[in-house]
Amino acid sequence: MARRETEPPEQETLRRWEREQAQLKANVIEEDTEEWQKDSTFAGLERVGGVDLSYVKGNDTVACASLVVLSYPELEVLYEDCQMVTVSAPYLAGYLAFREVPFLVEAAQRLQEREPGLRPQVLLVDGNGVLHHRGFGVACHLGVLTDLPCIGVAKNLLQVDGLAKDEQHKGQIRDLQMGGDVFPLRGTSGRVLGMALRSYNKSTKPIYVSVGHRTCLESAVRLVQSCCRYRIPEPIRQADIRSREYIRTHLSSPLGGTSPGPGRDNIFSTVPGSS
DNA sequence: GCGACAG
DNA sequence: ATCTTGTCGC
Repeated sequence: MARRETEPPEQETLRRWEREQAQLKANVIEEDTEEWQKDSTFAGLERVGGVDLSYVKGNDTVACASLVVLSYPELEVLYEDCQMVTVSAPYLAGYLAFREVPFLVEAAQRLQEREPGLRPQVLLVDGNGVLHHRGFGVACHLGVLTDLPCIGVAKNLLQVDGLAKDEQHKGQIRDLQMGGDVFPLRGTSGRVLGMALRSYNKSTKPIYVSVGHRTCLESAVRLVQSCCRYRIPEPIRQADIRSREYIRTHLSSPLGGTSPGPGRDNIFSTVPGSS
């Protein structure tokens, strides 16, 4: 029988992961490196990517990794890749990248082989960038490994460096009047680790944007906001929707069990039309 | 014992 | 992450 639970990591594994994070962290660039980032309208930006993993209920190891590429500024899906994967690392706050990044790197490699012309100019990642225990979240990790500009977008605040969901924080959230309003997340260290963003008018709960790689916080926030039709920026939202739908249609056994039927365990498609 | 815990 | 349907509003 296949393992349905990931093994708890040994202390030695954690130390190794921390060393790896520290090593890769030296390569992070927290500044704009692309021309389009410097333009107030992002002229020259045509493709924005989004990545996400959805998990099969009741099974800690089977998931669907998805990478989508959307046109900008239209936000139409140009490319979609869904791949069933078996994760080996457990979820641990602070070490999310070791659970998800390997499959996202593979997805990026498949894109490069199949449709190099659709390579995204920036990638929105589900999770944090430098807003992290050791300043190296999943968005930084993926950014360094792919050398793509990456932005971290978290749905919940990771409470590091003194940041907390205290009354002060709640008050700042209440003060966000409309879509586009933000407030900085300044840690005890004095450093601004990210921005809380009211992503659109109808949502009261903000999203947390932080630098992943090859971008500054200001342009990262500006780009994320320009990608929001709903609370979650469209590239990540599409990756999420498609990975969940992929699981639903591929493992729809009545009792929630995993029944790998005879079918493709991967799809990728390119949407014709806009070029 | 209590709180924290990106996905 | 996932557990989960209908319901209120535009």
